Amino acid sequence: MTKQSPQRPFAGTIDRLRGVGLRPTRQRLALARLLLDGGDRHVSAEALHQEAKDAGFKISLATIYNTLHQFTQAGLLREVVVEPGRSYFDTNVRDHHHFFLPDSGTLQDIPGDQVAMNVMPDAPDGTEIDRVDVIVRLRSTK
Amino acid sequence: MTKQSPQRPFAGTIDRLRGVGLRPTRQRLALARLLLDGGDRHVSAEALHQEAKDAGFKISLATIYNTLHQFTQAGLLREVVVEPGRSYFDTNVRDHHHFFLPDSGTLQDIPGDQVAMNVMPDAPDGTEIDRVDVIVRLRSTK
DNA sequence: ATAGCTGCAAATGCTTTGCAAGGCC
DNA sequence: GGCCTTGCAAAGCATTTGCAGCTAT
Repeated sequence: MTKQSPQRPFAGTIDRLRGVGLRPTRQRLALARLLLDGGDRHVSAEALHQEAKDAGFKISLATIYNTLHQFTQAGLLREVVVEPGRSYFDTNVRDHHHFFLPDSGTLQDIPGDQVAMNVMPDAPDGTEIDRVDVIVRLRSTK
Repeated sequence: MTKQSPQRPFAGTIDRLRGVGLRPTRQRLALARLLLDGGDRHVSAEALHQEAKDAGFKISLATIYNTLHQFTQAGLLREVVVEPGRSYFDTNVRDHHHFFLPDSGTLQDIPGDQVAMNVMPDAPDGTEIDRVDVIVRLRSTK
């Protein structure tokens, strides 16, 4: 539990949103608390929508999408694409990579030090490397 | 140009399809020739459909999708997902990775020896590594 | 002959958009 | 007050599916 000022509930979260230029509206606050307070998570828009409803927040799916993209642009989240038509948002924005388990459609962080590249490619002329995504696709051994 | 027997046009392609357990139908042959005869390519279903039409083949988009997936399952192609709702099929099934240029929505092979992982993660219990996808996202330096 | 394929059109699933109403500074 | 944000429903897009008719073996 993070300590809160009794005068300004969720002051930390509010300041964090302001800090990235987003107005701390009711919906953004709710999602920020669901996403950014806990540990590392991988959520789909649909799952987050469900979770918000379960938590008693009223919020439309369109707003979920808007907010997820705003958070991503602001650097609070990272988008991970694994399958066509299935995209996840990762609350862990540190440098790390992913396991993907097709059976459950689930994503899992790979501890940062467990993948390392010893040769990096040269970016083509006129471009530079924005980021490197590594997805290790697993298969169950049955 | 690959040499063909005058008695069995496209014999090589036909045998290749048979070899992976696919009946060499008119449509599969057409797509196989478009995809597998040339060099390395990254095609979307839509683009391939257009290309087939331009080449004078009649083939429905549904069949393009079916065929691309069948070829992928058979190991003749590899699917690469870069963005939600945008997936490419790569005719290069050798071990290699990709540059992605968001501006043009374009994919480009990274020469195999230009990316190497020196630490591989341990697969979680009950699973093994199927394959590793590395996507180097570029940004233009303007 | 028959199992497998294809084409069409409709259906699906996820995501985006347009716009009127509401909320934050 | 004014601008940003939200919600809803409709639209959009890529992809999949169901099924009747066709085709390779």
